[in-house]
Amino acid sequence: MAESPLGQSTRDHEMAGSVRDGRSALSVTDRLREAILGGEIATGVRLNEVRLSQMMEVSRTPVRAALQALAGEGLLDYVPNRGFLVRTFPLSEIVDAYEIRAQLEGLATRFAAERGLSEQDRHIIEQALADGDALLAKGVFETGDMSRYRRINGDIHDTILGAAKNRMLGEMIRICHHVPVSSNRNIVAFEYRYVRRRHDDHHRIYEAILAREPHRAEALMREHIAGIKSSLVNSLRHQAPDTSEYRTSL
Amino acid sequence: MAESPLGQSTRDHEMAGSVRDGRSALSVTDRLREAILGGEIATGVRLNEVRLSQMMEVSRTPVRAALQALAGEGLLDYVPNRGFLVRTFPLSEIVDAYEIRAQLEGLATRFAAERGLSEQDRHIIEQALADGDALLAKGVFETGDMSRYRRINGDIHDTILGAAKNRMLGEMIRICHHVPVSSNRNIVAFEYRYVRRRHDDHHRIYEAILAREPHRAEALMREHIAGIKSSLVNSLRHQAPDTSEYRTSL
DNA sequence: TCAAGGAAAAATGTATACACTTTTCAAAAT
DNA sequence: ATTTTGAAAAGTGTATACATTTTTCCTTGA
Repeated sequence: MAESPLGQSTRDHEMAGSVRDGRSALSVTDRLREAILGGEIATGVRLNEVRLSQMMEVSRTPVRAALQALAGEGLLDYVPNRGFLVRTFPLSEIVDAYEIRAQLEGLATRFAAERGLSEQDRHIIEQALADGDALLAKGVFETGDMSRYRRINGDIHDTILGAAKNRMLGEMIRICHHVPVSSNRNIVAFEYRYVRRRHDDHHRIYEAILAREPHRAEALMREHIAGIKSSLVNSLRHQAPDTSEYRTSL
Repeated sequence: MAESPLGQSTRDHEMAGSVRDGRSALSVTDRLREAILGGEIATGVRLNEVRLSQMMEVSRTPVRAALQALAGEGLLDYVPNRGFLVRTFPLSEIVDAYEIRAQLEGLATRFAAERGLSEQDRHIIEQALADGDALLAKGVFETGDMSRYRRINGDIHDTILGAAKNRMLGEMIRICHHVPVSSNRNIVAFEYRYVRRRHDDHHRIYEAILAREPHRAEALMREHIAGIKSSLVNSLRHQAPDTSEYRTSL
């Protein structure tokens, strides 16, 4: 599924004006976003436009455009005459982000149940559910299964979101996913028994949507995400009682 | 897609080109935002960078920065190599925006009830409630009362939102308010009996927050906004059954 | 008459120069 | 030794030139 960050349709392009080494096929904005979300650039860091433009091998102009765009997506902060910083999220905001997601994705699910699923939507979700069933049938989680399930999970959520047919809602949910730990990139509690429960949630949600029960579908999705939040809070309680802010390594 | 010239007529004196005393100089971004939100620039219109820079009497560089930023706020769409358009909101999205607001402001109210109000917060809200009571005591709405109440309403909502202590939530709610009709700028149904009911909602919400009843406070706020949505839908049904998109007139 | 083609005009994308602000850091003053 | 200070360095803000793409519109051909 294509990325459509905040207010803009397909952000930029970059169609190699010259022979570029293969790595830079992505736009400056996309590369920067990846670097931030991937943790290559630590939170709180002040971004130097000159250095960035040298790294990316473009002038400052497209770099500034990218910074503006990413600030709009909520990934960066801007301070006049001092430039852009990678936004830091206090732990409280990370936890709250799950509440926001719960409300928003709950609403999206309600809309999907009201508006109905297309043939193709149903196909994608059923395939994902079946894949998940197969993955879980083994009874354990092996290497690579985690990323496999992440994709299954993404397909289901994205399809429901698409069926909600509301662009603004989609953009807001995407913003939630860009909050460091809130993103399913960094889901910690991917143990078998948790995944099993989540996957069962997906089945129930799908059934509620198919049955055209908006209220029930909404409640199930909210509960689904509340469960994820709960796992996170638990794992935070046991693992890292130290820092009050998310830190990226490197 | 007609390509109408933007600010065609009345843009006579916006800070005549001479010496700008540092204070009155709103940023290019702010001026553009005002123009869009105020309906001076119609939705769907493609923005011409050169023309804008001439209007604002700056070069294209700060204009582009402003466009990037506003796209980030969701007010503009961006199409590579074609520039920025004022985003259009289908009627369905306008109505949905109220649902989103209901969820989000409901959540903010819950947070406020959980986290509590500061002395100053309470003062502001109590003042606003008293002002509203006084305004309504007259039994009718006169000229100017509408904008007066709009301010009262804004104070209450803003204070609750502030007490929620969550930046992302605030940003998302702000985006909702930037959806054309969804904004309280353009609230249609400002008749006396509706305002009376809304104001009573405010009292109840405040009491629930003070009583530290998060769930009830949340429900009340959701219902409050659902009521506003309902008024809007009603007034739309009676007034303008024609267009599928909001048009700025004012 | 209308569609297709293509060159000119206009608009956006990028690079770069320079102005202005912030930051750094070493010398001077206490 | 510590603080102050101020000039150099570094960084951001803006203007502008040029490159590339899109749009316009007039010509040409069926």
